[in-house]
Amino acid sequence: MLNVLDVFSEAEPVWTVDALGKSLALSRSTAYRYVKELCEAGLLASVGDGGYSLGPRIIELDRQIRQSDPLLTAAGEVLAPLLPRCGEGILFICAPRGDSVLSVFLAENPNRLDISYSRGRPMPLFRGSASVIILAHLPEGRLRRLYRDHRDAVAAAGLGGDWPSFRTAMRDIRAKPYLTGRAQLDAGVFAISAPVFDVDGNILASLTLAMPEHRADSEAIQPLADLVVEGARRITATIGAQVHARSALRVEGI
Amino acid sequence: MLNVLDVFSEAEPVWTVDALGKSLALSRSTAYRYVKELCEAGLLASVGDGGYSLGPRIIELDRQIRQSDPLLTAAGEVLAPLLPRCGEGILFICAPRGDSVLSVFLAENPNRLDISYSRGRPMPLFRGSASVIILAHLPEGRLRRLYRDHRDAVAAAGLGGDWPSFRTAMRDIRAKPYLTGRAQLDAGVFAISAPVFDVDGNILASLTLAMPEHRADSEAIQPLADLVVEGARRITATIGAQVHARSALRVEGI
DNA sequence: GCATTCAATCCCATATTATGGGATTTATAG
DNA sequence: CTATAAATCCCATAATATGGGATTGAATGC
Repeated sequence: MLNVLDVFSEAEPVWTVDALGKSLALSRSTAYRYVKELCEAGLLASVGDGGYSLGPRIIELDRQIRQSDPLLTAAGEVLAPLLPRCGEGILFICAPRGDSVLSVFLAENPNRLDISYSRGRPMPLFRGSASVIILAHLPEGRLRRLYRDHRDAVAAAGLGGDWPSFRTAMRDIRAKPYLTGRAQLDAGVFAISAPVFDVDGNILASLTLAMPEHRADSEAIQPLADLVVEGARRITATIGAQVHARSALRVEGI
Repeated sequence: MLNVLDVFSEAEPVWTVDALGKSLALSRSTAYRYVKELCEAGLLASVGDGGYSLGPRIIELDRQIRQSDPLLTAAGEVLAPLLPRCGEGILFICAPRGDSVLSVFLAENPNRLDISYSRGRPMPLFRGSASVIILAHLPEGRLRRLYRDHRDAVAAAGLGGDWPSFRTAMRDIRAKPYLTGRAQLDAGVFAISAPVFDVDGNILASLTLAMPEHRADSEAIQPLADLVVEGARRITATIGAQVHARSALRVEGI
């Protein structure tokens, strides 16, 4: 039933029940039942004339995430003091989402340069330092499945022509504290990314600083790379502290 | 299975599978199955140490709503030109969501006064002009069910001590083009609200202008009320035009 | 006022899946 | 090596979903 949400896109934000039933190979009564149930949950809403769109519950849940998600609250806390050292650069957090990566947090910076990042925007998994640093730290099994399913995209991104070389490329990236590269969504933008982990040591997200390419001369990069690595490390630590706080509450039966 | 999303709140953003299974009266294997499925859909995500939180798909869907939802795109178009006439007031849109109302859009206004409205914030259905104007325009059957389920809240809000007087109060509100009142979430704030309808004439949302109470003398209100009513009317018309555009495409088989 | 159309709900015979209690697996910590 | 926690798997049994069509309600056009 959750596939219903997948038919909605920026290009097609409004669907009739018949159209989405046809798209998902469902009978009319099943499609009506699913839409009714998703409307009751607030995930869809009627817009009149038999049309439905994504519903207000999504906006409400997104606000809950902004207000209280552990990763985002840690990021807000950690990144605000780092902004003054970033000039017109942008600090943002990306998280894995299925076979792609999503920007989930942007540090507020009134001086920021005007590029395409916005919260919620999906990005390819195999391009861009924000994505590839996450890819590199995925568990071996997940990496293998991604290679199997996307071997052409891996090759096109120059990450390896077969599994052994892809795997080696990923290992080499993991060996370094950060990854640099040109931003994929905008011309003339340079990015530095570092990984953020959960308390179990699994990759949770990446922290990236994006800045104009002309400012990225080799002398300027190192202090900024150190800032990104330190920021990612402190976000990881803040999340870890939250988890330990929750465990302590759990042990006490609260 | 969608009830799983309901256990998450700002107060408790992270849940273990056992805790949410207990909260929802589910067995451990059923709870694990639901969480696994919601993680695969991206609606939940693991945060390590057996904890789960709301997932990145919500952020992605919310961005789709911001970018392309008919109500929000119409609101953005219509409200931007009206802002200069609002001084430090805030223009925002609320939509019904179950038995409450949600702020779904705020017009960007750098001069705005600092009050509590933020996108995604739920509000009571029976208090505040933004909510009550929506309530008044709900279909009779829905109004009757809300009265049955919330008769105490209706009485406490001064909207009527029994069904006939509640119904009359709602009819009287419908007869006027707008509703005014003190904002419920902040002290010293005054609000003017008008209804937004879909193409079938059903209530879709409300448009509200919130401003400092001391600026709301009787001479200043009328032009601002006219602005709000006109803004709501034009949002309704813009949505209607979108629907007609979609119908035309549909007739052509596109 | 009637006929037509569209959106939405209801019905139910039949097919399919969900449930949960427990077993098992995997990883981590002591 | 043992214990624990998180997570997956198994399957007998119970419960629900499906879809094709009937029906309802509202709106539109003549």
